[in-house]
Amino acid sequence: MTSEPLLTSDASAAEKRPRKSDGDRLSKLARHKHIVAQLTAAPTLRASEIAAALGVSGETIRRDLVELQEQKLINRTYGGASRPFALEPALTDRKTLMIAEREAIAAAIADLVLPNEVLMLAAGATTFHIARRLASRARDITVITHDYAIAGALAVNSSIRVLCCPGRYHPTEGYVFGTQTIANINSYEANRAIVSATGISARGANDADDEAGAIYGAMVKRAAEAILVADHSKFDQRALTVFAHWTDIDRLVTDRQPEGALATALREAGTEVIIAQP
Amino acid sequence: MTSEPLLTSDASAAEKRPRKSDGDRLSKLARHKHIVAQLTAAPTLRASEIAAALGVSGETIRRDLVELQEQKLINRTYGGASRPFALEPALTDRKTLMIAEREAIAAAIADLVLPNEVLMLAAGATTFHIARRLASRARDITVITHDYAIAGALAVNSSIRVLCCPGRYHPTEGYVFGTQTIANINSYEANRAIVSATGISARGANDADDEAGAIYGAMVKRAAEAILVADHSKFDQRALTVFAHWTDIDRLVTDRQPEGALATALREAGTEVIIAQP
DNA sequence: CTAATTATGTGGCAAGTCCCTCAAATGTTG
DNA sequence: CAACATTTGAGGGACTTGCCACATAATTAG
Repeated sequence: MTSEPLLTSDASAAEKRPRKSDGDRLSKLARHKHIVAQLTAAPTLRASEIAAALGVSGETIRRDLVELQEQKLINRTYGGASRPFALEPALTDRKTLMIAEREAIAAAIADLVLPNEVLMLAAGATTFHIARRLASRARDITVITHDYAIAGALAVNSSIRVLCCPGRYHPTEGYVFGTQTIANINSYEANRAIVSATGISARGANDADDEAGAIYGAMVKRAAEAILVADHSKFDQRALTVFAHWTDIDRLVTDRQPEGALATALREAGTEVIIAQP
Repeated sequence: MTSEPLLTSDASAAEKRPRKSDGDRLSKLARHKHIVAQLTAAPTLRASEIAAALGVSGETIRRDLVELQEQKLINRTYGGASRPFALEPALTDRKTLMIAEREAIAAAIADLVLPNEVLMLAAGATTFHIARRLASRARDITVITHDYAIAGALAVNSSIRVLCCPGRYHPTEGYVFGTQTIANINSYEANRAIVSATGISARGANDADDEAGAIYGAMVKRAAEAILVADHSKFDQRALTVFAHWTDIDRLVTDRQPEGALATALREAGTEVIIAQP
């Protein structure tokens, strides 16, 4: 058992004489990384707070902020820093690419959902748009998700019950994953699962992250109806792990008619293709 | 097929029009809209610049910012405003009150934590500060939490493993709660639980939310050592549910010496009191 | 119409921030 | 070891911000 309070001693005792054995002090690079990282969790920071947290002087932090601003890694404010556009929580590509297509897909999905349904909604760029759309349209539904951005987006509608999965938190993606997540998903029954993918091919839907793929696969198997959303940029893309074959997918919602082997595979598996017009 | 849009909560219908021939200056509402609109284009604004641009005094803009912040339409910074952060509910309140006290408490907690420990960290204003502090100080620890702001703050440190609890997502507070959350907490063993409270009194620690209290109580019972954090504004406050008695709490970390019945109860229960100096 | 309420500006004061310079500590190189 | 560059902290002065009390203008209510 540990019982060494060491109570105050934070920034008062060993401050005057920094010695080389003071392992607590961070290097400049470490401070910079820390500041940038903190900005993914908080919208703004104050220089004085950073200085207190890192145990360095405000002047040092201010100099750090100048450098970070020159590198466009932060946005300076009077008294601190704020997040630059680029570092919005993992929404970088989501906001810039295929917005119209994804919005159209999201609208089509929202039309499918009926009151009192139970949905599983996986992490992803398009599914985040779906969550926003559902938040403004849907009523009295239950959504099971492992993505916290989606949970937050849905929660603005108080008639939506949002159930979050347990698991290990993925720092850059903002969702949980792992065996606990899978087990939790398997404990539910849902009307529909809505999942995205890194790519879709004749073999089925694939993802670049095996942990994410495992979650998508579990959702697909667990729901009465499995819906895959993918804009046309995903056509014939192949990534690490194939998490579902077309026979497991009931509907594909996309923005353009598939062709070639992909179209053949969809037809043979009996997957309904819904084209959402932007 | 259900087409029930009807729920567009965009709230731009009612345009209040004060019967006045406003030819010279903008109304308060117009200023507010201007500020919010500007924030969609720029990440941050400075109050002094807004004041100059709109031809009003800085004090007026500052009052505007206070109102807009209360409506969660902006995020205040020192000297101005930044874009609102929908994913992090109620973060603004946490940053404004008792900062020095909470930072001191957070620093004291960070000194207690050793590498390779397993912590349970509950939702709360002070515990959020603790998470930020741990993210910059701690190494190789595992943290179990039900609060997503805390998860995000911790995740910036890649040596911290963050495990999130399942449960129902609380829209305004940003944490999960419910029977799933409790069951998940009970499935772990932890070295320490760090919980906050709405208030502390001679009877013990209480919370205004019974669901949150149930989680705090479960964490306290589950960990080898239970630590309660509470600044002095919590002294002798009483709220809905008492979730832990002092005999269950091993340490109280606060910023001021308790007095009267509270001090007596702490002494009789053998709870160690750690005073963190701001 | 007058009175009450609200909105806005002004001035003062404490605190915070910025930027500059200088000095000490640290790291690097020959 | 010595010389040099880099990093950091401290101090001071100028400026900015936040907050308060109070006065004034504008709007609403009676």
